[in-house]
Amino acid sequence: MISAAPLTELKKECEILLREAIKKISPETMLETLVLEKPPVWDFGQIASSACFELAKKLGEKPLALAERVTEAVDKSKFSLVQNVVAAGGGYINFHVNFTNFSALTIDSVRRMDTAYGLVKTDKSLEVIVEHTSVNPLHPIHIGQARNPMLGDSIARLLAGRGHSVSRHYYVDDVGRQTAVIAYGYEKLGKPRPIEKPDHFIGKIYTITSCIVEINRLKKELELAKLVSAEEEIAKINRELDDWTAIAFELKEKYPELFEKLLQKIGEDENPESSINALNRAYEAGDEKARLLIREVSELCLEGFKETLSRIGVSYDSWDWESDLVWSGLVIEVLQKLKQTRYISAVGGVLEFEAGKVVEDLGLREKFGLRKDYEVPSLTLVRADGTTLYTTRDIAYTLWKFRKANRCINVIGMEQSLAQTQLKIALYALGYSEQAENLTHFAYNLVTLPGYKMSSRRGRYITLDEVMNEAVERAYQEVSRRSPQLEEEEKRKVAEFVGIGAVRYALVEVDPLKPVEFNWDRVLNFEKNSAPYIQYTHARACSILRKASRKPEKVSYDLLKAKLENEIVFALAEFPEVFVEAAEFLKPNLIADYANNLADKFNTFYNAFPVLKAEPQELSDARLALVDAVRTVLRNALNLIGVFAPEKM
RNA sequence: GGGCCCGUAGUCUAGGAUGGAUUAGGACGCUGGCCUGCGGAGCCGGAGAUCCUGGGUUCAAAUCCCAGCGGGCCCGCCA
Repeated sequence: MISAAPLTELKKECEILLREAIKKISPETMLETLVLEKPPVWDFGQIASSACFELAKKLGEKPLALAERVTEAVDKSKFSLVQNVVAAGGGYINFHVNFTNFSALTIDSVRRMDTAYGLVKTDKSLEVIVEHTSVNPLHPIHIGQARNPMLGDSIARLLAGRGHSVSRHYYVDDVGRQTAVIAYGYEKLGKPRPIEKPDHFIGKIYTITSCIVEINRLKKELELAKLVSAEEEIAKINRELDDWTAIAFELKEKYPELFEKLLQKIGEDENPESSINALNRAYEAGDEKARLLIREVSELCLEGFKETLSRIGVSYDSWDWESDLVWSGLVIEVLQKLKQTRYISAVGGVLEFEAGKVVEDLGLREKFGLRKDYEVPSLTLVRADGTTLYTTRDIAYTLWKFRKANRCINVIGMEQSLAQTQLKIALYALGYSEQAENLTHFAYNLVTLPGYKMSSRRGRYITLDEVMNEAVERAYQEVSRRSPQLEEEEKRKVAEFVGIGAVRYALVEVDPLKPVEFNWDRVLNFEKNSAPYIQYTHARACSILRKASRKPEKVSYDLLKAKLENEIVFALAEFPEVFVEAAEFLKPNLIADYANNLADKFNTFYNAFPVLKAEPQELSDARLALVDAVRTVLRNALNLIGVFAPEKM
């Protein structure tokens, strides 16, 4: 017999036993839901029910006395996966597992189902779009943004494993002032071919250009302010100017040639600010020259992203260009529809969406968990010059996505919570309440650097590439030290998946809502509670199986008597339930945590018991089967968080 | 001013939706052991915690509610 979820099988048996026993004692009592949990201590049993606490209230009896009567009423002839039932504590009913049967069920299930084990299928398969990463094509992906692809990709893997039809989308944000800035600088340089990784090259041009333009703009503003404004205003501009001047010095030091050239070329422009704005307008209008230029720059940067992302094992099914939404008329269409609602106000060409009013009219306060007096701020949809804003286009994009999917998950930092809420409110205002309900903003907290804030505009960031390179380099040193016998090429290969695995694990392991302060120790961890530790454990298990050079044929599961062996079996049986929870609640960190725990248990086992040399062979074979099952589950778990499970390292 | 998120040993972190048998689980660091077994990226042990504070709900609160404190983020014709 095999089962896709052995633990669920066990719980079912416990539930039937319990319900029948309760019925015997008190035929009238109906318990709708029966929660079965895991006792805090292994020796109490493996499954527990607190039903008697509730029941005791109804029957006016002491919980423990009731629990004792219930356990006596249990029909022991129906035991299959259960060994024993006892009343304990203040009134708990504890089930002890029959491990001869449960080990057989669990280990056989894992080994027979292999790559499918744990990935319990949903009965409501949906078309799901997971949009993640979507870093603007202006500069390399930095470590502050790197949490996004790790989480997004893991979520996509979880949902696909759950049986949903998942599509991974990257939203290319090529519309807006920032893209115009980089394109402007790129053109001023004469559209140079990058002599390095293209996104790094683009990043430099972007930072320098935006710095020069900013200083230029502030200087003009200062002139003006001196004529008309108060001293306070002038001081403020001066402070900003000082700030940018400092950055200019930094950049000039770091990239003297590029800086000089841009300074000179931009200096020839009477009014860079207005050139940039003109470029932005032209692009939105679909002007041929603007299109060619901005697409070229963006593609160049994306080329770099793709290299980075494929190195960490992240790929996409669709690259959605924001500009396409504008040019196809979809954005205008949505704007028209919004204008027909009662929630738009127009002041001198500027269009505002009155989200607060929608909340009141449609009674959405509770749905969004808003406090009683809090008024959701209005959202500007269209600038005075007629160009649209980011969230406006995102509304159109969301509706576009819902043509292809019935659930959309946006992996976006929590600093955009308000915008995402406004977007959702807009969907309600347009009558797309179903879509609004099926739209999830998967928010995660920021990664900060100790001491200062990362700023891509200011060019202050640590890139994901740097982090990966450093991790792989460190991994290489570790490999050389620990496995000197390996060939050079082999060492490089191992260093790559160990280093990358470490980075992925480190970023997916922590609860996404918690803020993370970046430090190298976090991602360069090769010891316990890290991907390398789990990878090592997997390789160790593989090594035993390799050395055995036989399949476990004469298996006697009743010989797996040690508590540790039972604990491992139980942990294997839990995997499907952990997976379901992780997939339903979008918590990839549960998988990371689970894999680490299983690895811990396995290493303890490894140290305590021989496998190959165990006697008799029935025991050896049973342990071999256990090792094989652990190997399988570790691999399946690692796959879900995008970490490679090596057979050797 | 208003809103959102976070606050657990020196450091990092689990648990929190569904309050219970908890004595708050783990890692790093510190510290004492284990190289004759199948990979030491390992194993076993020790010390180390006002679960931010104060109220409330409850027979029972790290968990739920309220107020406050600390850190971060947002409230833009930026994205």
